[in-house]
Amino acid sequence: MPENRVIIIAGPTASGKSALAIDVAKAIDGVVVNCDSMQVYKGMPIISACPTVKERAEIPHVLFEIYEPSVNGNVVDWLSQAVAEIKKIWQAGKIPVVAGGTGLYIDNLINGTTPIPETSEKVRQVVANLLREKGNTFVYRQLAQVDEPSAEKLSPNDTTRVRRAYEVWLDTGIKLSDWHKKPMVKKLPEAKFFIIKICPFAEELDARCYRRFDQMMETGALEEVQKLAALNLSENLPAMRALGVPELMRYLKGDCTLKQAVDDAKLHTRQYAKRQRTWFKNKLKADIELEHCYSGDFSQISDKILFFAQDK
RNA sequence: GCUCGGGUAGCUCAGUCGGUAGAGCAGAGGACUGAAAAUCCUCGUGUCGGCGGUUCGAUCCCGUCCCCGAGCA
Repeated sequence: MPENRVIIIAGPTASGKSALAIDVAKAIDGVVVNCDSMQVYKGMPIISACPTVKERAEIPHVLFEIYEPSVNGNVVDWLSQAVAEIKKIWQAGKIPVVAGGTGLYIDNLINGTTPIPETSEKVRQVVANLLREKGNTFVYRQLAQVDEPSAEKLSPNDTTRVRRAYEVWLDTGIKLSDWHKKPMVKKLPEAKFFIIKICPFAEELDARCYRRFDQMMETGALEEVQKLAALNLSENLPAMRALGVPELMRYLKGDCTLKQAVDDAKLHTRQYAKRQRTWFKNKLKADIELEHCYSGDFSQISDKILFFAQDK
């Protein structure tokens, strides 16, 4: 078995990635590697739609539930762990099956990252305070003075990116826009990727999103969110912003009815799926594109996958 | 039955001292290089409840009718 193969399974939420990943892994002696920015957190397997314990017992799964929900995960940390896992899987003579809906993570795995050093906690605090006390427009103007090209590309309202760009300037003394001119560094230059993309139509996917959220509720999503709420974590933490968490927390606090919370969560899931569809449609070229959600029909793609896995 | 509110975009509502109207949400599309299930950008003609009247001109004023809500009987 060639030791440089990576299979990637990408697609919007609820499109059947996890099930497909398991079927692929079974067929080629693979290990499922999580590529979802929420399934990395502990304590929320239901609401984040992690593979079940039973599924994980059947086939090896890695990088699921690896962080405490109090932690701020990020692409770079995920990437370094993913790279380490992939190398281990190769060494064991198996093939990694990277499955998940976080486009940015997949993009960084395939195309590499710009080698910007990690910004210091101090600088991040400074910018956070600035944002809080003086507002986003102020920080945007500061950014425009030191890194015009970045500012030009961004909306002053895009606080996430304005903050990042300003942090990088403060910390490294080099403009983010200049960093981006440097070549990307691939963490797995030897890897050969085989990309399977699920791109279902909105109507089909929406129905699955709604049904899946109902199933989450039936299998204990509310209790899970209640436990998360008891941790009293900042609502700005990624885990606390996972789809369904803020909505159900509002209900638990008595701010809305359960139906309202569920309807909101379903709506937000659907909107998220739309953003994913846009990303995958426009940014990810695939070897196989499935037009419908995956529901167990592995035979139609098994030949290509087996060929990729065994090809020298 | 009477009185008072209200009937404006798919929803919640602004507004027009009379010159045919605009926000939020929803919806559609898009962006995305260290929070990405995040964050952001673009897109708004609808018999302004029906019918009459006044007026050069009414969604706005007047009359009437129909609906919804509150109160009084």
